Amino acid sequence: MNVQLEDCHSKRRAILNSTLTLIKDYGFHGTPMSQIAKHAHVAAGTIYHYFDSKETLIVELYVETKEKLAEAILMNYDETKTYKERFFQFMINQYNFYINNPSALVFLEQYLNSPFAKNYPEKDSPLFLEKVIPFFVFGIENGVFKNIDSRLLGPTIKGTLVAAANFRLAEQMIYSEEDIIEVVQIIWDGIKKQ
Amino acid sequence: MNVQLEDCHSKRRAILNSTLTLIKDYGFHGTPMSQIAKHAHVAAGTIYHYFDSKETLIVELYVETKEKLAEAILMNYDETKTYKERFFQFMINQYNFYINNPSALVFLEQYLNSPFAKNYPEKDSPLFLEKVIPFFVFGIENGVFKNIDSRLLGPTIKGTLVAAANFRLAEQMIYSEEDIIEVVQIIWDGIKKQ
Amino acid sequence: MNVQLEDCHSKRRAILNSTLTLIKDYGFHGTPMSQIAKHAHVAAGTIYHYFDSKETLIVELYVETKEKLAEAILMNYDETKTYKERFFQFMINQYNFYINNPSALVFLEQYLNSPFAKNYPEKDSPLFLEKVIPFFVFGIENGVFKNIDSRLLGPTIKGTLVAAANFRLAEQMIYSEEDIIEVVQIIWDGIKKQ
Amino acid sequence: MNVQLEDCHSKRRAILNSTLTLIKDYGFHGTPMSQIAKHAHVAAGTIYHYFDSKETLIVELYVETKEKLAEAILMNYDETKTYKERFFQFMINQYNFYINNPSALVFLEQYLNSPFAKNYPEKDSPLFLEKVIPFFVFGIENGVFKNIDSRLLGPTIKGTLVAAANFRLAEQMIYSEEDIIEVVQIIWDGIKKQ
DNA sequence: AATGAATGAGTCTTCATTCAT
DNA sequence: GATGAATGAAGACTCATTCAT
Repeated sequence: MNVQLEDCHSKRRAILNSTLTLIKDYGFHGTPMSQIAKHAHVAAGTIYHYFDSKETLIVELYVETKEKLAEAILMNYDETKTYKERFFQFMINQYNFYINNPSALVFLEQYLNSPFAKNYPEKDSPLFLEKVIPFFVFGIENGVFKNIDSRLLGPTIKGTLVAAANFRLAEQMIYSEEDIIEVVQIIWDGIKKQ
Repeated sequence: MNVQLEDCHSKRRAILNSTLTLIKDYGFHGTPMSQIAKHAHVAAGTIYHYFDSKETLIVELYVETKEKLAEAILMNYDETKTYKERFFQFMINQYNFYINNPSALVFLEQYLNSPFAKNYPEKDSPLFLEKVIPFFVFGIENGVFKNIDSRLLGPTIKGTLVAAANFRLAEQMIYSEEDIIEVVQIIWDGIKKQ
Repeated sequence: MNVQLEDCHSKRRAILNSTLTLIKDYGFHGTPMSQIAKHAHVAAGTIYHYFDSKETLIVELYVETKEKLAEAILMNYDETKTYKERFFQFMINQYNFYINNPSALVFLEQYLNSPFAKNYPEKDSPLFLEKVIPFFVFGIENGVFKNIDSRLLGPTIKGTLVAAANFRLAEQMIYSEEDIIEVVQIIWDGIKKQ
Repeated sequence: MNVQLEDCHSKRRAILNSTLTLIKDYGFHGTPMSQIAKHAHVAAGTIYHYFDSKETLIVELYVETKEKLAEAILMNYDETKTYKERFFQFMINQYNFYINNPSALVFLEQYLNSPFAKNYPEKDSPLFLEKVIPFFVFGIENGVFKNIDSRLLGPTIKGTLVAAANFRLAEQMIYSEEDIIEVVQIIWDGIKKQ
């Protein structure tokens, strides 16, 4: 059954969720395993049934969170739309994901700026690598964007979106769809050819 | 004597420099005080003559590093130049600072994405707050930029520059002045009015 | 099983006993947690499962030791005896407790003359406060003793008994029941009415 | 000159006074040398011109404080008075010393119940050993007191007086001469022959 | 004599991890 | 699978003491 399937690793999920929540507020090293256990309502030892170590837990949390981000970005993907339209859809989806998952936003940023990212460069979301990145590479290779390296393009785009999401979250206000579009327009104006 | 003056807090400086260097590679909690002491060639206890705690050390390191960034950004400031020219100068200076101080770049990003930044929001570089931020605010208020909130503009600009600097550093190549200008152009195109 | 029950917190007891023994010889700050752990045959970290801190450990040790003193004092309590007879019983019991638990004697005195006693005035043995103190208060209020404040009476009585116990322990001799009674007689003669 | 003489070791006195004051509030191990230095307005290193170590400082402070106690006890000594009268004078003097020097009272009690007293049993006030103790020994040997060991008599007397002094200090009230005499009467009644 | 920066051994405490139940 | 008591290595920090000035 589906329920069965979802439930069969419910403790694993609880652990991951608790880790995400706690790291948002206290950071990696401010979040001891004992606290994760308590927050997830499991015994400390139980965490080690699902994860080899705290390091593993965090890296796996990163991969899964990034995967969810990729899924969100790819929502309502419509090949029939123009590249620009699909670009805007990607951006809006990403923005909305951050707004709806602030813990994920904080965690992802923290992770990417920590030694973890350098120590496990190969650990990343398959969906992101296989679907999201290539979309932008396509844009560059086909002359949609200025002729800049794709590895530069990505952070540029992300930097602005993340900044916007953080800002909106800090203000604790709900913004309209147009606000989001305005931000994406800034990005688009910066990178589009000509 | 000049030497005397420079030396007068040489241990404090050595501690700050060692902290910056080690945090770049190992992160906040991967850098024990004992290691900082060893790297700075001082006794562990000596650190506590200059800083109340590890937390204080890191926060003060942030403020001083940011201050240096502000100084670098403001270099060769020329009121007679156009706003756009000064904007480009700011950007190029900031970019060069990152390229010449990769540890600072990594540290600043790590700090801003850590719980520290949230716990000590008032701890920041006076020079940055009084000179750099107002320059951009001026641009917004005088219709140079799109009408976006200054707190959104800053991260947008920084995000792209940081991404570019990180990318160039990772490649371990030396780029020409034109490469830098190209990046700044992307930013400018995105945020300028019209 | 009884053994099971006694064992159920055997480590906690071992820690308390070791603390008492070591403090007797080396004082509070001459007794590091590591030494307590070693003496109790537990890991250093284990102490922190049972006590929040060294301070807590010492305060709880005080309360429990005082409780045992109170239990000892109240042994063979017989309401049908005269007040004077019960007073002598109390005194003899207390004296014997000190003789049989020299560590407790030294520890209690050290504690009461340390900043601990001032910092945690509310931490004390319930049994002592509810049964022992009221017995002496009764004596005062019913004209058995001179009309002195009960808070003055207690220390007076205790001072003499403690001095006697310390003296006997230092001599390392075994004294007869009459010796004890002689000391109690001194106290009684001093405080009884008339 | 006298002033010269008093002044010539003014720093030594300042250190001793500061130590006494701080230990009263924070205990031996709650009083670091650095704090003593600060309170005495001297450099940390200066303490080591006058005392070999912290341990030495405390032991010397004990001897000097006890010496002052002995001087106070012996004030207005009048050989022509009866033994009982001189006994009462001794007691009242001691009591007054405690009331006027609460720091000394706390310090002396703390010291005597610490490992110091056991580690340096030979370190004590000469005046106390040569004048005060013999006075009480005389009383025992000449049948004034009950036939108890002098080493038991001393603590008995002291215990009551100290308790009374502590009690009065805690109440922060000023008591009349008669109150003091009442306490001494309790002691006297307890130990006098018959 | 006096200073106070510097030292580093030693302390309390935390926390990732293990393992018997 | 699940538990949580127990572990002990490692960390932040303190503080008595020294010594160049």
